[in-house]
Amino acid sequence: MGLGPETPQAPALPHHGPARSVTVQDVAQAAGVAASTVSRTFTNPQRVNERTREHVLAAADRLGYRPNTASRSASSRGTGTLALLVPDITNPSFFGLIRGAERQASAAGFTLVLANFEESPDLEAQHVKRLGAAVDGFLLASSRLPDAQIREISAGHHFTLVNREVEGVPGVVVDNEDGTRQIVEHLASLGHRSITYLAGPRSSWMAAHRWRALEETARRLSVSPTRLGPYPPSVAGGAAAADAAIGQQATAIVAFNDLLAIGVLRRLAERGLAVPRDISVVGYDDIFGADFCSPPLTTLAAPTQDAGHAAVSLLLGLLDTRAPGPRQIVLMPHLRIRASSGPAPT
Amino acid sequence: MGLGPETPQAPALPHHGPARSVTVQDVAQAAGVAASTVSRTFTNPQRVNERTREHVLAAADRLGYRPNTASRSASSRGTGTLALLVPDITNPSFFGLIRGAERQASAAGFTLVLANFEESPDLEAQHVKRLGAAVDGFLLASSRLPDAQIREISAGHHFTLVNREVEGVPGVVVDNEDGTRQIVEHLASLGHRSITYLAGPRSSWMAAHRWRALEETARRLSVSPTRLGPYPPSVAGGAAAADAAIGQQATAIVAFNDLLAIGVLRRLAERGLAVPRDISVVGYDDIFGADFCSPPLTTLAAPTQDAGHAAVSLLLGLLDTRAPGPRQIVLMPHLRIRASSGPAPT
DNA sequence: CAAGCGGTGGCAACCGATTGCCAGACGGCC
DNA sequence: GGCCGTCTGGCAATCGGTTGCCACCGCTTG
Repeated sequence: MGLGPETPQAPALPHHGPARSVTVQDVAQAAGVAASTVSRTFTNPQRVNERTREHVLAAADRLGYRPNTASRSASSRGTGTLALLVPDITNPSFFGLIRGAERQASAAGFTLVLANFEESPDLEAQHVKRLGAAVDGFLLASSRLPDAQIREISAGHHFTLVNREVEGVPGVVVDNEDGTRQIVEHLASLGHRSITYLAGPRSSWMAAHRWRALEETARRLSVSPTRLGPYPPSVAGGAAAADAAIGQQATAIVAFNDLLAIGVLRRLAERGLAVPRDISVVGYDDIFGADFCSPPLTTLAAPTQDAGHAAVSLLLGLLDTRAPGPRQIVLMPHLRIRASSGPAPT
Repeated sequence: MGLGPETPQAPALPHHGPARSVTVQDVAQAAGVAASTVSRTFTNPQRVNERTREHVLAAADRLGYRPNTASRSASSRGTGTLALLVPDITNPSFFGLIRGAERQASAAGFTLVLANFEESPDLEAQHVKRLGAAVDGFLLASSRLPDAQIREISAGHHFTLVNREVEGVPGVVVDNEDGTRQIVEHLASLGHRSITYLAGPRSSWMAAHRWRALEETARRLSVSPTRLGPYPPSVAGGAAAADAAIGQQATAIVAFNDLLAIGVLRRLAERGLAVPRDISVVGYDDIFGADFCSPPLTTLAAPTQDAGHAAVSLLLGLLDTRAPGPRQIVLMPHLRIRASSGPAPT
């Protein structure tokens, strides 16, 4: 990363040093007041005299005091914060989910924070561990964790899954089987006799599901399915995927998601193939950009905003009482037909 | 929001509700042992007899006990967490920043969380307040807060600004003056004698800066600048903006950002205007999608990933010592010329 | 039979804050 | 001067768990 010389080095700082951290007590002593006064200075400033407050703040600053959240939420109840973990925050397919979750969280008086685990199960687990103390509950979207580990986490934290089903854990999913059926029927009715599927990450539960559903529906409609991949679910991953599909003389491509599909479109254009005349392309998610790439992409749209909404509701329900309401919610997708899919070449 | 009937209602829950959760005490009582035994059952299983342990686990299970992570880590110091606040998480122009910040945070052993304030100063302030307790420091990107409030916050928290300059507060900015100069020179050299600027949000510091720089450079090069707006910095906002620009018989449009520019491109196409033959369009940020919209967008690209990297480094420096290293970092942008800008119509 | 010993589980003191309640100070008013 | 109300800050309880220390138990050993 070509950084200019003016960029400071990351200080190699062990933030769990043995040095005992500064507590309200320390500040109180330094300022010559009681611990409760220090506490109030931060949480309820108008409750303490301005002169005292300034004095306390000065002492706190001098000592480098910072309140310890964990203990804070020990005495008050909860932090009023929920965390939404996503594999890739820059993947527009999560935007709807994020927005829906945010709205609902905010409506209930909670703050939603997001964390990114870059498709890495390890990072995902680490985030849960790190944030566990700071938030009241988790939303895990497209988790890359194995079932066993999810159950394990479920013992220690409140959380809800999105795009993933695990027995006994509340979650919201989109009906991929049905959506895939819509895609395959669409292509079949356009005369395509074979479909090339470009697979997503191996650890993705959804990726596996989509392929299984596609294979099944295709066979039922006498269309022959082929699977290529896995490919990284990104625009960049599309180039190699497109080349592989061309090598197979594919007439219809179904990409694991829209990012990959857009990457494929670009590569096909580079290689001089016309879409949809020579080849049809369909994606999943209906992301930002799917309607203004060229040609606009046929893709499976899911009510992701509703999913976010529902997932937060579920989570809040968990937090509130132990009444086990409806635990698994299934939402229905629908195919948005645009210009990237057309009749099979003759 | 058309939610299916299977979606649970948001529990109207005051998250300080009376719903006391199950504690070790409860479990202990149910199992007929002491609280400490319950605690040990979970944290140090081999320390308790197997029969007792099973007994306790059964009781815990029956009551639905889940250990409270917050109090558990009451003794841990610092949260090892940084928060990055952005006005709109779905705006791809922040992706580079997010990625850069994440990398650097992770390299230093910190977890980065993101929060969205939807262009709202109130929400931004509220987030700072709510999260203030849960994180070790803040990165404020494109803050919508007035200078005074930023200074105020700076007294209570460690933080770094991005895309914003406030005296005495560390920050990372892109040189908008220089970037704008590049845009204007580009258009001027293509023969454009007037430039229509589509303004961004009024509360945006950057929006104001960009306009000022554009106005200044334009006059210097004898190009006449016009300003329209403000418009919401989104694709949807582009339609009205485009219509207004057409009304002005503009030949060159500079949009506050790429989202707006893409919206403008779409509207121009709808209205039958050819880009760049009839009209040129330039944006800012070089976001995801700017290279595959049609036509591909000429836009000002900034080293946003470096910005994220630098901002986190700055923040970590703040956390570590009070040694005031370099506090303000300026990064240089460069114009990425694509197909949306061309010679002025004759 | 007494001393020794490992294995269990309880008591109570924390962890680092928050908060209800109360007492002293201060000023205004009759 | 006495009474009263408002501010302000301290005491101590509390949040939910963890953990050091000790008592007790049943058994082996000398």
